[in-house]
Amino acid sequence: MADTATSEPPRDFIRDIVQADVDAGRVTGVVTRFPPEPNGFLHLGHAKSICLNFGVAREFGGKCHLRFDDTNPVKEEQAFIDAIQRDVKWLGFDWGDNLFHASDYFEQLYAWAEHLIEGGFAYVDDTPPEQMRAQRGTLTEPGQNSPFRYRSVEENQALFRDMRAGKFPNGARVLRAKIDMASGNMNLRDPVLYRILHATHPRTGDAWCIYPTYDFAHGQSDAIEGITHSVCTLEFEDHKPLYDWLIEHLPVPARPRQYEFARLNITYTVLSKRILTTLVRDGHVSGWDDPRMPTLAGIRRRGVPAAALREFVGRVGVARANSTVDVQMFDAAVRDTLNPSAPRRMAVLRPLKLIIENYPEGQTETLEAINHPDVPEQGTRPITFSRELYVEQDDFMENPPRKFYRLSPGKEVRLRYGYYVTCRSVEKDADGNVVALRCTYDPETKGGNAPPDGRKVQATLHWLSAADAVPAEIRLYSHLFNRPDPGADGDVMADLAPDSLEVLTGCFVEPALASAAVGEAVQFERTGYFCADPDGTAERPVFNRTVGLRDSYAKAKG
RNA sequence: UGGGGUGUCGCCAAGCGGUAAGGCAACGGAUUUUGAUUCCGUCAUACGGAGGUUCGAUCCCUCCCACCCCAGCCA
Repeated sequence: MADTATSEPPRDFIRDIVQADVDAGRVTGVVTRFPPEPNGFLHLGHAKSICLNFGVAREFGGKCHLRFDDTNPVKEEQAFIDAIQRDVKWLGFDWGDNLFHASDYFEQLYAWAEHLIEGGFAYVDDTPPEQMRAQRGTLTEPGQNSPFRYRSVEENQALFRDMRAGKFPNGARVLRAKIDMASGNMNLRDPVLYRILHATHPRTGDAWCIYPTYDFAHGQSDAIEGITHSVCTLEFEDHKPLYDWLIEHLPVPARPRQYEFARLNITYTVLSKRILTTLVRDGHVSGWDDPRMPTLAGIRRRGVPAAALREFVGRVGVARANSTVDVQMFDAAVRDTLNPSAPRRMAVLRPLKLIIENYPEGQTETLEAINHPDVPEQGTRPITFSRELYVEQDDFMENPPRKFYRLSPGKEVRLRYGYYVTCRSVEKDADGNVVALRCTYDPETKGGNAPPDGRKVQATLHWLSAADAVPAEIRLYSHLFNRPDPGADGDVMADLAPDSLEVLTGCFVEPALASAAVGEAVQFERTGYFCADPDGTAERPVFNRTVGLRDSYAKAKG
């Protein structure tokens, strides 16, 4: 069987684990979760996690919760909560009624903190942050016990309640788990469970001034929701002993298990929320949805369909080895999903006037263009042919090299769906720039068909009737960073590509494109996949280049 | 000189003791009114290294090397 990667169900070690648990009856139903922190927009890395978590749930007939890990109000915003939901839906996943927030559990979490205190497993520490860091030891030296580690249960209870009551300023005290200051695992050196944060939470408002840390919220939230497989990225592996310790020391309703996979890295791309936030904040891009951004919002605006993202994620796979995927793999997935369905149209990005000397002035005729070469059901559309046309500047060379198949003085080419034309002479301006091509056409080649004498032509060009073409702006995007490993030398911003956005203003497109729906993919023949941008209007549409076509000529040329 | 991970083709990634899937890229060639698509074909005697166990090891053992993560009251 020559099954493709897309037709066979994805297989990876996570799915193997889930399958084994199901087969062994260890779980009765599969429940996963996607737990974003609402402090930024979702990006390609999140797409991998979303596809994994929702994908596993779907494949095993289980469910996947969308849970906001909103434990740090100083960084989180409602706007991000909204954007994240929009993006997950767009990617094609549905959490149904299973929308949760760690903040939904604040009261329960608080009660469990008291439970730990009662059992002598947690204590309130007055040590200032800097000193606590010094006491934590180093990677090779054990830490020191805090002098507050031996407080009585009663004192801890009173202090913790006072913390909740808002009697202390930020940073004055924290609640810590009493584990082992000498552990080789730094996360077990009496980790902080609660800190004082006098901040307004997007959901709980000012109800709280103490907030649980990630470690104290995540595993318990998983337990509360009955998550069976808590899948996260590799950097949380060190946290698993703490995750398990808390689960074991608390009367939680379930026993979730954590599994880790390697996060996604892509060449010429940065997938760090911190850096993406900086790009937006400092105006290096137009916003979170700038088409150059690796955010789902940016990618969507650029014209990439959700299906392409899913395809890409599926091709990348899931494993535990750190890796960096070639960005070309992403482009390939986009082309592969767009090619079978995107309607073909013609657009001239950098126009060059072409005048057909033997075509009657004022005459015009309607030709038929095929909408998709492989999908006849997409039908045809009428296009207007006339004496004055526009062709692409790149399609003409006055002194062409050997392998240049396109137009040059004396050369004949086919105008797609039109006629064969031969370049007879060139018009130049005072500076010697070619401003127009004077050609003749062969009436016997209508529709682009070969003439009776069987003459062959080396190239077929796209074109537009000058009088009918609609002016448009076309935006070409390239990698935001100019090296495959941005930041490898220390300063990521120094690797920002200065020319990642190229705005073409003198472009022309087919009249039909003036009403193209925003975001809907079309292929501009011979140049790439594009989609209308919301910035455009019917009079002056704006198009984004989603991805170019593969170009073996450009490659051979170097 | 701590703890936890990972090392299979240029980039991802299968493989779970029986003699190296697949995708991307690359390179040939066919078809082509997109130098696109499609289509054929080529592309790891080899699995970080060295030993060992075994009839047989990428898969088991030992040692070594390289790289990644951890010293936030971030997640």
